[in-house]
Amino acid sequence: MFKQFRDIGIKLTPQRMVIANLLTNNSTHPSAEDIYHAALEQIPGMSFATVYNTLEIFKEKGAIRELNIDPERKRYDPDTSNHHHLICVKCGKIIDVFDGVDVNVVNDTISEFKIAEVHVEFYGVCNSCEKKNNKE
Amino acid sequence: MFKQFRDIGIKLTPQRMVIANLLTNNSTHPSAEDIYHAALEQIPGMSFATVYNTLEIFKEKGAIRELNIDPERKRYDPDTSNHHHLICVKCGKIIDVFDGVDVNVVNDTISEFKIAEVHVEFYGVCNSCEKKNNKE
DNA sequence: ATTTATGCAAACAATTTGCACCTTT
DNA sequence: AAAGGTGCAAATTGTTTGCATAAAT
Repeated sequence: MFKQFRDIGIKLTPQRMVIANLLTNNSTHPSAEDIYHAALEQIPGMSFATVYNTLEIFKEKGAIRELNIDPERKRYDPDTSNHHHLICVKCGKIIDVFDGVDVNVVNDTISEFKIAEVHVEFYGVCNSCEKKNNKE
Repeated sequence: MFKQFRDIGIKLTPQRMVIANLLTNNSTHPSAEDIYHAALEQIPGMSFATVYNTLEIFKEKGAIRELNIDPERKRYDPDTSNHHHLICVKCGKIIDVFDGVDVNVVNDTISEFKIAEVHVEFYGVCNSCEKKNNKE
C-alpha cells in the first residue's frame, strides 16, 4: 500500500507513513489539524511542521489533493481522481460524488480556456440534518 | 443603486457606500484587502475592521457572496445569482460564467440531499497565458 | 560526509474581537 | 440617552519558516 507513495518519489519515514495511513481510505477530508491530532496519538512528539511539510510533499507529488471547500482551513483529499462534492450547509459534512454527474458546456468563454479539471459542489442539507430540522 | 441595499435592511453609512460601490459592477472578485486598499483612497482613515464588518453584514443580508476559490483568502462576489467560475491556474484570474453550463445528476446520494446551490469551477489555462507559454 | 527530514519556536498572514469614541435616531 | 457604526490595537487562527538536531544514504 505504501508502494504507490514510493513509486512517485516520496521517501517514507515513520511520520509520513502514519500520515499516509491517516489519509488513505479516509473520506472525511481532514484538515492539517485533524491529521496532526490523529498522528500525535501514534507518534508522540510529532510536530505540526512535519504534518505541513508532509502534506506539501504529498500534494506536490500528486498523492493527495487540496480542497478549497472550507473557507476557514485547507482540507485534504486522498482521492486525486476527478470527482465532486456534496456539502451539507448545516453540519459541514463533505461527501464524495464519483459518478452520475455530467457537466455540459456550450459557452464561448469557456471554449477559449484549456480546461484541465471541472469541480462541482452541491450545497444543500443532508438527510439527517433535514430530519433533525423537522423534529424542532 | 443604493436602494437595493437599503431595501434589504442595510443602513448605508459613507464607508459602506464606498465599499458597496467598489463591489458593484466589479468582476474581479476582490479580497477584503483589495477592498480595504481601494476604499482607503476614498476615505482616509478607513479601518480594516470596518471593511470586515461591512463585508460580514453584506454577506449576511445576502447582498454579496463569499467565494472559496482562493485557498489563501476569502474573495467576494457582488453577484449572488447562481453562476459558475472559470479559473486560470497560471495567472489566477477568475471569470464569471453565467450560462451555457448544464449539470445533469443521476446519483442516489445526491438525491437524498436537499440541494440549494450548485457551483461549478472550471480550472484551466486562459488564452493569454496559453499564448505566453507558447512563446517561451 | 552529505543530503534530507524532524521538531521546536518564532514569524506571518488573514481575520476577528474588545473597547472607547463618535454618530444618528 | 439609546442604539448602532467606526477605528484602533490586541488577540486568534491557520500556516509557514529558520535553524539546530537527528536520521538516512
